[in-house]
Amino acid sequence: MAESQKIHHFDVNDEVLESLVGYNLKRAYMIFQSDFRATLGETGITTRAFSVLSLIAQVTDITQSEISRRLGIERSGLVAIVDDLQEKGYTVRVPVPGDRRIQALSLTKEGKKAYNEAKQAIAIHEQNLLSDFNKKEVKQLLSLLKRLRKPEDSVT
Amino acid sequence: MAESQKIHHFDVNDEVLESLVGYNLKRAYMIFQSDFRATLGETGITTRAFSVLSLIAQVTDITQSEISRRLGIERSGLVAIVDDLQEKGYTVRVPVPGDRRIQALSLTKEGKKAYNEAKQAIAIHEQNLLSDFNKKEVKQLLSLLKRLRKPEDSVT
DNA sequence: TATTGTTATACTCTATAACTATA
DNA sequence: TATAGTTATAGAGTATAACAATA
Repeated sequence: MAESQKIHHFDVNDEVLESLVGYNLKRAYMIFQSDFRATLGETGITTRAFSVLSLIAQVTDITQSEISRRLGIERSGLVAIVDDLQEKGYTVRVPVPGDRRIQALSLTKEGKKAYNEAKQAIAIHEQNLLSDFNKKEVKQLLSLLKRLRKPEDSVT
Repeated sequence: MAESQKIHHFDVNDEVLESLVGYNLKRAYMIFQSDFRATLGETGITTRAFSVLSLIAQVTDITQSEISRRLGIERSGLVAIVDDLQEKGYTVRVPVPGDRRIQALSLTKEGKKAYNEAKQAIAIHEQNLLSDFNKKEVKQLLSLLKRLRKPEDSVT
């Protein structure tokens, strides 16, 4: 039994699954996701929390609804993320004069620090996972992945 | 407020996130995942169930542990999937003479039919999502995604 | 009427540890 | 000791519907 396992190589796998973009996207995504957790797990920053943190860092005074649209996360799901970031002291909700429904999100000093540290850790994590890729290949991969998104974005 | 939303285009988004392979993998994966659900949702076949079904179809008498290794799914998580497939009448667990720990999985007639139908539906779903890609580009994308997996596979 | 933020709920997927029976 | 299947549990992430306040 143990013998037969060692005989099986990567290329012996199910050809149907291996030919599906969806399946290969998932496998690749899982590797990045688990390595991301191993990298930022101790900080308590999840993938979603980082993406929200990053968006607030780039677009000051952004609202939750706007984040929801840009990241493709439901508004309802955002509440817990922002609550958590606020508990950690990384972000604050500031009332906006003129529209009392919304609150502008911005980073605290600690939030900026945490974001920059996370950003650096992620850069290293991506470098590790992409060590076999040259710059051109990474660019190509990013380009192809973005094109997969385009149809959906244009619908919005 | 509504004005400012319409002004924002794809390329105005967070450059930090957009430059990350992990983030772009996730966004692309989510599109495939949700379209997959819309396609196979009524049948009750999830992405994971299909991958298990497919593996059993290719490798007759495969065990749960072997599926676990090949698909990168935990053994514990497999139990519920196989239980569900069995409830639907798609698969059966057959005792293996010589090793009473394991049970070989195989498809029933209904399982084969369900698998083939699902396979066709998925082919259309992939064609739709990849309508802007030519054959060479799909091949390139698959190749890049598989290379992202390779380091992990070789460790095993 | 539409939008913002929110609550509640359920479901999928994942991760971990531990157990049993077998080898 | 190691492996196969299993149970239990917890945590992310997602999806949906509904609500109050505000526009």
